[in-house]
Amino acid sequence: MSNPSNIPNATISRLVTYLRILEKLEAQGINRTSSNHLAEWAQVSAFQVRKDLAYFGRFGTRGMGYTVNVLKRELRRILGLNRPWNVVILGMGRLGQALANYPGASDYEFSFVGLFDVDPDKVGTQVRGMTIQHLEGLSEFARQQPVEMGFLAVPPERAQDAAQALVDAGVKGILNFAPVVIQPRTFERPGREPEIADEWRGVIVENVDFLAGMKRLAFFILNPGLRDLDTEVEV
Amino acid sequence: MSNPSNIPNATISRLVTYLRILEKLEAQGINRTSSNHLAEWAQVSAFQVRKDLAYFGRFGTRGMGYTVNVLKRELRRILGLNRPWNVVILGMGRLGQALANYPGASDYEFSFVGLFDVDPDKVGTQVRGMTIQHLEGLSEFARQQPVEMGFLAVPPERAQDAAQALVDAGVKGILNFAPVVIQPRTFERPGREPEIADEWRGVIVENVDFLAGMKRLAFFILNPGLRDLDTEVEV
DNA sequence: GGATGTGAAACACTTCACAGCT
DNA sequence: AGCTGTGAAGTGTTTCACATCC
Repeated sequence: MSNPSNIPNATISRLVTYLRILEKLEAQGINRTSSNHLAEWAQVSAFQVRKDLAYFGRFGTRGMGYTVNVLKRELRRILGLNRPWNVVILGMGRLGQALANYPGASDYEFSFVGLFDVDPDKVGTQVRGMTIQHLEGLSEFARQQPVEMGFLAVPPERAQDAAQALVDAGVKGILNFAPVVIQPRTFERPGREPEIADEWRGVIVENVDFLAGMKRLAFFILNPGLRDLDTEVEV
Repeated sequence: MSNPSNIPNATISRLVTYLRILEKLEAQGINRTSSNHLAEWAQVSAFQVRKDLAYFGRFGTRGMGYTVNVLKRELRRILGLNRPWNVVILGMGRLGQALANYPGASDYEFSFVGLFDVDPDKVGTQVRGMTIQHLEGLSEFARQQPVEMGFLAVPPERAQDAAQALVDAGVKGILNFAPVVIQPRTFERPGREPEIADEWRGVIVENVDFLAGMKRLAFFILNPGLRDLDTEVEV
């Protein structure tokens, strides 16, 4: 099963969690672990841990468990964290600045290579040693170096256009912080189904929406029993 | 089916999205809509929209669709957004400050009633007209007024203790921004299964983890076809 | 006619039980 | 004996088709 074909979405979220745990264990000098151990820290079942890993290969030793070091390396490889990723941030308000400065964000070969905004008061100023550029310069910027990911930290009413700018610049992954559903551009040929525009093919959008998170919390507080104590949800 | 009993988790996330769309439609002066219409904006199927709503009642008129105004009001009620929610923020670094100032965060009857940190340089300073208090004061603070939700914007190594402080103060919903799995306190009676401590019963934790979001993006960019173009995921 | 509401089918994900190594 | 890896069973979610009502 080393060649993934039909992997639950939630498995990927959990792999990220397992990796975080392995890094913590390694930092503590612990070098062996088990599905039970990981399950406890990740708050999932041990079955789940083993199944999740089984989608990608065999990383343990029966009767023994897993070597922290080995499993960590494998998970980094699987998640693609062993190669560099160039990231730009669109929208340098308070949130954009917090993201640019977030400790740990530049680990894992992620690097923020460009910061963009449209506000003339912000363009030209420095954040974390980088100069904020005008959004208009994005496409030229992207021609000079590959940009694989973009963060959308712009106001909601600008999010759709900013997303289009990212995709036009060749960005394949968007982390959207705006409380808006990003729409891929479509076009209709007469008599046919609407088609997704070429530049959007293969583009992934992940939403990070804490307003939505608050609202879900409100619901679950009012309706206890509809959810297990604590769940991993991608907001 | 007006009394919820077994509602998919993802349905709640989508209701939040539908509500956002309805508010936008209302702001545009549009007063009627349909499951098709909502589905398009939310990037889900029309079946899904109708099924999601059906868990809670009947809000439309056959042949006619939905009245924006009515459906909006119903969704607000269902999600519990028609009543006040007192929220505290723990950790007033860049992220905490961005959250406290986020436009739209104080809509919907959510109000930030207290800001807490442990850093002596921060305690006593003002953010958005409020004085940052020391975390030690939280339990006393919570005795003086109800606190239903707490945001965890502290460094990862402090997140577990800060979560415990929130729960000890009676908070029932935690929005966790730290890249850590929060563990409910458990205790073991000899010979029995570990039990969850009383103060954690009914507590909901939602995670908002943009680092995890980045890592998932990396995976999905490297493995296209494992996910449909753009998905709603709780980070 | 047209769009909702909903049981039933299809699909996806998780849990389980146990075979298989060490 | 102990813990992983995995087919199979069980559960949950989405899709579908269509009866229903305005």
